[in-house]
Amino acid sequence: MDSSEIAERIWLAIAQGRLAPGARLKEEELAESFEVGRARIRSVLLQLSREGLVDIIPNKGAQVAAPGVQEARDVFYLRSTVETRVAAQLTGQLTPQAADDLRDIVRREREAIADGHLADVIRLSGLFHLKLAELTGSSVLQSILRDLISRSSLITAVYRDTGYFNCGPDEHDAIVEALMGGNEDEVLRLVSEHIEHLRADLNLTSEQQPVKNLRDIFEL
Amino acid sequence: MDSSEIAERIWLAIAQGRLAPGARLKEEELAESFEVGRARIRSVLLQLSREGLVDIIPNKGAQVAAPGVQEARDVFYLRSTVETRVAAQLTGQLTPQAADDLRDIVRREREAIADGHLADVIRLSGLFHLKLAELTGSSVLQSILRDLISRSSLITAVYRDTGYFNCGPDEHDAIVEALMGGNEDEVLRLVSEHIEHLRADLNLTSEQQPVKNLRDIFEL
DNA sequence: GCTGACAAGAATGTCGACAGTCCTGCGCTA
DNA sequence: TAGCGCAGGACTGTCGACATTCTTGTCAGC
Repeated sequence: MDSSEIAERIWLAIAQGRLAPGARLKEEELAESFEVGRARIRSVLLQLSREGLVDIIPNKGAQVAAPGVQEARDVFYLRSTVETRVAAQLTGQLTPQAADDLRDIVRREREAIADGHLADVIRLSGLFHLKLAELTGSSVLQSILRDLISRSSLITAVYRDTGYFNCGPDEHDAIVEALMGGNEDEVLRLVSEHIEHLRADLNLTSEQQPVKNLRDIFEL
Repeated sequence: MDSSEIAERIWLAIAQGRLAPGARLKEEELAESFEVGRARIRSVLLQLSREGLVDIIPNKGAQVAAPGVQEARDVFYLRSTVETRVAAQLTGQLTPQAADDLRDIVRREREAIADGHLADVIRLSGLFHLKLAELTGSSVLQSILRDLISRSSLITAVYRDTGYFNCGPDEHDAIVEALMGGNEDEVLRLVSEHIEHLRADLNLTSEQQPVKNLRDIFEL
């Protein structure tokens, strides 16, 4: 099995709540589950820790990260500043091809919502934002935003209040059209409001601290 | 040799310009130089890539990152937003112990400047900012800022225009005192100006694209 | 009953070797 | 001579095994 697929499945397990924050991720157990060596698991865990999804404690192992409410607020604050920076650089700079790519992501988002594929919704929403960062060509913005969006996915999975994600695709579409339109003030306003809506959909009033253990979670 | 020491020495080599951007970092060569197995080098390189100091290209290896001028600007823009967030959270919240720790770092900065230890100056300056993030207790802010500061170190090493770092310690001291004073507006102003000064000391007018190769760089 | 040291177990950290992949350069062909 | 294909080499990716470290449970001593 490919490394990226392993990372994907672990991410999925976290996003769907099958792996709760605090759950221990033992290398050997994961290696058995996916029928690969520990080395590959190791690199996957390092990658996930880079994205803030798992915490690695030296000589103690990895566990699913448990973001607190203050961290959740920080993440969305930072996303707002980073993504306005991204949007500012892209305003009026989008090629028709790039715009179509973005619209395609939004279309798939709508499908995922219609089909009730929650994990896909979270992932595609993240992909949209990540694609914007990619289009700037700035590896810094890409790297930082990938980190922030991964954390957002985990936070969304943990603190999600309701099941609706209706504002996502519409606002994404609006952002694409505004970028094409070239009015920077409007773009920045839409982006800020969109991030704010994402944050507002979460229940950040009380800490979530569940702990599950790991076994038979990966149906293989 | 300890993993962190290896990372430290590679960082030092980059910061001092002995390893120029674009230089290839072959695992086996590094493993021989430091007299350790490749596995340890591998994890060190992953860590450095997490901090944006090296780029890892699958099946091709690692090389020292080569930040462009636009990326340099992005880094300082992001630092400004992240660090004002940090400062806002800390205003009036610093314990006397924490303040003393910060002042101690500034003192060591002044020593390093007096002794002409350029790498120490860069590192201690970064440490000051990182310590502030640590004091917030937010792992997100810490993680993002560590990334940004590592990149800043590399950028400073590459784009440094003059040799003077005089504004650093004085402004750091001023920030500590303002944090203790509790006037948030003043704190935010000082932090913004400080980051702006850091950026202004760089020559971000033309790209730097030197390439050196790696051998006999680590005197062992 | 409580504290401390010690030993057993478990999990991570590290190593050496092999497998897989990409690039390079040579040689063949038109 | 220019272009294509192939083989060789170099390097990364992966694996299994061993070393190290941390935790946990037990037991003697007070």
